[in-house]
Amino acid sequence: MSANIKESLYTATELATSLGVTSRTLRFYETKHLIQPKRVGNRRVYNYKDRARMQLILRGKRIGFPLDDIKEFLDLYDSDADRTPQIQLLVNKVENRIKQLTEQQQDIETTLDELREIHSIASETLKNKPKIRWSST
Amino acid sequence: MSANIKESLYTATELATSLGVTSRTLRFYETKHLIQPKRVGNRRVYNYKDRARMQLILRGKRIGFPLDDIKEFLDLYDSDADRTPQIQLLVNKVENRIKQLTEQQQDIETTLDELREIHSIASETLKNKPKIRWSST
DNA sequence: CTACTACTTTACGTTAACGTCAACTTAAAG
DNA sequence: CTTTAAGTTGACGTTAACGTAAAGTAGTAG
Repeated sequence: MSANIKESLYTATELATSLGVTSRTLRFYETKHLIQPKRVGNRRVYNYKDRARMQLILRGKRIGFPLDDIKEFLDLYDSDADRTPQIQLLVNKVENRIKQLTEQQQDIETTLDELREIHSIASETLKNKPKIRWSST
Repeated sequence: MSANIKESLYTATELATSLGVTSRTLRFYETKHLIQPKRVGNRRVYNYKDRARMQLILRGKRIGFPLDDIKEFLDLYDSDADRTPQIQLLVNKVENRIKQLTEQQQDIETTLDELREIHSIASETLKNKPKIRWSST
C-alpha cells in the first residue's frame, strides 16, 4: 500500500484549482514567504499543511487584510509560544489584531443593519405595489 | 445671524483633516463619482451630507471593499425605493451584500477564536514562567 | 529517438488607490 | 499694487497583487 503521504501531495495546478486561485498566485505567495512548497525535481509539490495555510491566507484576504498582515498572523499562528523569547510581543500583537477585527465586526454589523432596513423598505414597497402589466411593443 | 448652512461647509483641507484622509483622496473620490462637492469660485466646498457620505465610504474601506462596491452600496443607500423602477433589482443587490457581509463576519469570528486561543496559551505561558531579571550592560 | 505536455523562470503589463510634484489661479494680507 | 497662502489641474510615480507571455526544462507518450 502506498505511503499515506503520497496521497496528500498536490501539484501547483491541482492546489490552485482546488482553491480557486492561479498557479501564479501560489508562486507569488512563495516569493512573499507565505508558503514554502517542496520540490520534486524542479517541480513544486504542496502537502496538506501548505493547503491548510493557503486556506488561512484566503480567509485573511476575504476579511480584507494585506498579505503582509496575513503573514504576520500566520507566523503568530505557527509560533511555538513555549519557546519564543518574545511572548509578551506575541500577546501584544494578538491583542491588537483582536481589537482590529472586533472593530471591523462592528462596522459590518452597522452596515448589515442599514442594508436590512433598505431591504425591508424595498420589500414592503414591492408587496404593496399592484403588479403592473406592461404592454409589449 | 449667519445662515446655518454656512457653518456646515468645509473646505477640502478641513474635511480631509477631520476624516484623516488627504485632499487628494477627496479629489480622487470625486472623479469616481463617490462624492459631488459644490464649488465657490473654483474651490470645492463640502457640506454635511458630503461628510456623512465620506464616513460611509471610509467604513466600507475598513471592511475591505473596493471603491466600486462602495459606490454601489451608497447608491443603494441613497436610492428612493418608491421611485426606482427596479425595486426587485435593489432587493437582489441588497440580499447579495447581506450574504457577503455575513460570510465575512463568520470568517472574522473564526479568526478571532483562533487569536483568542493563541492569546490564552501565550498568556498562560507568561504567567507560569518565572520573571527573569536581565543584568544591564 | 521525437513530439507533446506541463511545468519552470524571467520580465513586463495591468488594475486599484492613491502620493507627489510642477505649474497655474484665486483669495487674502500688507 | 505686490506678496503670500491656499487652493486648483494635469500627469507621472508608487505600492500591492497579481496577469500575461516568452523562453527554457523536464517528464511522458508514441
